[in-house]
Amino acid sequence: MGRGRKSPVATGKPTIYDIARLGGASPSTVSSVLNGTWKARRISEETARRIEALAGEHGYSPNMQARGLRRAQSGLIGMILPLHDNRFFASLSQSFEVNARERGWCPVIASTLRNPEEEIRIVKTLISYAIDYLFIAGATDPAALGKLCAAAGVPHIFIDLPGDDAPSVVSNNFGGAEALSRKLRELMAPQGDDARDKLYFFGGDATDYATKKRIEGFRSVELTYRDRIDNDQIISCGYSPARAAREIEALCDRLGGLPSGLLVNSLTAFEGVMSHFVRLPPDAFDHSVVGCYDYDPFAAYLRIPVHMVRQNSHGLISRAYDLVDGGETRPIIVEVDAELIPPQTIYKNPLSELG
Amino acid sequence: MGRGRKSPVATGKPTIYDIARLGGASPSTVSSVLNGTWKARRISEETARRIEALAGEHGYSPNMQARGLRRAQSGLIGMILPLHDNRFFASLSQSFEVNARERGWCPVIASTLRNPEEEIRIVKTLISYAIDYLFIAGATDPAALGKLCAAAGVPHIFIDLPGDDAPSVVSNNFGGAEALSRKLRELMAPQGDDARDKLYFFGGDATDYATKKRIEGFRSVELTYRDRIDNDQIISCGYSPARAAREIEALCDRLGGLPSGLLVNSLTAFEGVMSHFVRLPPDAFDHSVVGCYDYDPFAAYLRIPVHMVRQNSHGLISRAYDLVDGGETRPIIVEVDAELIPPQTIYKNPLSELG
DNA sequence: ATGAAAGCGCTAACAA
DNA sequence: TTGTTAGCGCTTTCAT
Repeated sequence: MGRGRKSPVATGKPTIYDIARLGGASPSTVSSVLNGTWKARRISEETARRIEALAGEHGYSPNMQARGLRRAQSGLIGMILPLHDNRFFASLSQSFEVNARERGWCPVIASTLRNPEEEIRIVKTLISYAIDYLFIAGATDPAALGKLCAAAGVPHIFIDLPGDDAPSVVSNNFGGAEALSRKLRELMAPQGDDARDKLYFFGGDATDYATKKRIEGFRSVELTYRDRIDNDQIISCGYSPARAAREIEALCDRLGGLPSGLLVNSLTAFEGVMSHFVRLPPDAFDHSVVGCYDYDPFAAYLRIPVHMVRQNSHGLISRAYDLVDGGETRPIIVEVDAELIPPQTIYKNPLSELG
Repeated sequence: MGRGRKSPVATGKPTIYDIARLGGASPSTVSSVLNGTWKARRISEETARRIEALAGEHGYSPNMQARGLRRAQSGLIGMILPLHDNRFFASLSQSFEVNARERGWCPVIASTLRNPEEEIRIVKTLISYAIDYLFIAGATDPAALGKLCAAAGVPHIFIDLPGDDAPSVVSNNFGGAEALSRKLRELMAPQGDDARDKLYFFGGDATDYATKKRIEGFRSVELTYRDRIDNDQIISCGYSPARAAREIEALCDRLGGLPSGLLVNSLTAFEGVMSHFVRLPPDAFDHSVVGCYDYDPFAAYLRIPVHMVRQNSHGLISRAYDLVDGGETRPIIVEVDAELIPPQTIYKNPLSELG
C-alpha cells in the first residue's frame, strides 16, 4: 500500500492514492469525494459515485491523523473527570458522549483519580492529541487546567466546579442542600437532647467548591432553627466509605445514639454510614431522619427512608453543549437545579432503561 | 508559529522547528531530545538539557497527530462497551484506563448504547484515529467488530463476550450462576406449593452469551433439586427496570405471592423488581430468598437480604492486559471467576475509596 | 470538472 | 555529535 509506485491493494489500509490509482482519478479528486466536499469542487456525480463505490469495496477509511494534521484540528473532544466508577460522573460521561456523537465529534473521556499532577499530565496529553474542545469536570485545580488550555488555544468549559477563564456550568449546590436540609428539618422530631437535636452535615471535602456551597445551603436553613451552627455539626470527613464508617460510629458514640437529623454529603460516604447502620437495631432509626446528597436507586429502597438529591447530570451537559454551540467563551456561570427525591422513588433516566 | 521563516514564538503551539531555531539546533536533534531517543543518537547531554529547558519555557508539547502519522501508530488504545452509566462497565472503564496509562497509552473509551450500527460506526471511527489496540467489551456482534479490526490490522481482545478471531477474557458466568443458585437453593424453604417452590431465573437477554451461560449454571443446580426445568422458570425479560417491574408483578400475581427463590440476572432488572417489592408488606418476604447477579453496595443493605455475585471487573481487565503485554493473538478464552457476596457485605474496591 | 504540488509536524535514514 | 531530507496521508490553493 502507499503511493502510486507501490503495489496494488494487498495489506494494510488503503489510502486516497490507492483509490485514485484504482479509479483513474487524482488524489485530490478522491479526497474531496471522500470527505464530502465534492459538490463544491464541482466533481461530476458519476465520478463521485465511482470513487465512493471503490472506497467502499476496499474498506477505505480516512486517516484522521493525516486529516487532523493538515486541517489543524482533530475532531476529538475531550472531557476529564475524577473517576468513571461513580454514578454521577458516569452519568456525565454518558451524556457527554451522546451529545458529542450527535455533533460528529469523537469523545475522549479521561479520569484523573483526583490526582492533581495526573490531571495536568492528562490535559497535556489531550492537548498533544489536538483536541478541539475540553470539558473540565470536577477538577482539583480548574484554574491551572484552564491556563494550560488557554496557552494551547484549546477552548474549554468547566462542569460542576467553576473556573475563571471560560464558561462554567455548575449544579445549584446551595439550592439542593437548602431543599434537602429544609425537608429533613421539617421531618425531624426533637428528642429533648440538645446534642442530638441538631441537623448534622456529614462527609465530603469542605475545601471543594461544591461542598462549600452545600454547607452554605445547609447553614442557611439550620440558622432558621437554631441561633448558631456548632463546629461539630459539620463533619466533612471526605468521600471514603471506610473513613465515613469510622466517623459516623464516633458520632453516634459521642451522642449516645443517632442524631435526629443527618445529611450525608455523598453516596460513597453514605455507603460507609450504612455499613455502620446495619449493625444497629431497627428501632435505632425511629427518631432520626436521613438524607443524602446524590441519588442511587437502591439507596431509595433501604430499610430506613432516605431523602435524596439527584443532580441533573444530563442538564449540566446539555447546557454546556448549548454554550459550546453558541460559541460562548466568556467566564459566565450557569446554574442547573438539582431535584429532591423522596424515599422509595425511582428516578426514570431514559438511558438507564438500557441496563 | 511554524517553519523557520515564520515569526518567533508568539501565538499557537510551538513546533520542533521553533525550538530548533531558538536553540540553534536542527529539527531532528530537537525531535530526538524531546522524544527521549537522544541517548541512542548520542546527542550531548548539554545540548539535550538546553533543548529541554527551551521546550519547557515555551510550553512545547508534541503534536501526536504528526508523530502518529509518521510512526504509523497513534499511542491510542480504544475500548468499546455498551454504556458508561452502569456499575460493571464503569468499573471496567476505570481499570482499563489505569492500566493503559501505566503503559503510556492514551485510553479512548466509547459507549455504543447496545446499538449494533453505532457499534460498527464507532469502531470504524476509532480505526480512523489509528488506535493501536482495541478492547471489545460486551459487543452485540463481536465477530463483526473483530473482522473490521482484522481488516485494518488493529489487534484486539474481547472482554466479557468472547469473539473468535482474537483472545477473549470472560467472566465465569456458569460458575457464578451455579454458586448463586446453589446458595439460594440451600436457603429456600419449600412452602408446599409446586409453582412457588421453584427457583426462578429473572431478567437479562437469553440470546446474549453471558445470560446463556448463567442460565446453564442455574439449570445445572436446579436439576439437582427437580427433575425438570419448566419454561416459566426462566423469565429473560431484558435489562429495563420498567419492564422488570411489570414482569415481576405478573409473576407474583400468577403465583399468588413471591416465589420461594428468585435469581435476578442484572442490577437494572433488580431495580425494577425492588420498585415492586417495596409495595408489598414486610412479611411477604418471610419465605423467599433473593439473589442478584451483579453487585451494588446499597443493594447489600436492602430491607430484604440479597445474595449477590460480584464480577471481577478488575481481574478481567488485568488478565486482558497480560495477554496484550504477552503479544497473544490466538483466539484463546480465559475465564475469570466471579465472587459470591453475602447480604450486608461491602466489597472493598480500592478505587471506590476515592469516592 | 479535474490535476499538480506544497505543506501540516514529526521521525528516521543517510550524510557529514 | 549533529544536520539534511524524504515522506507519513491528507487538504487546499492554484492551474488547466
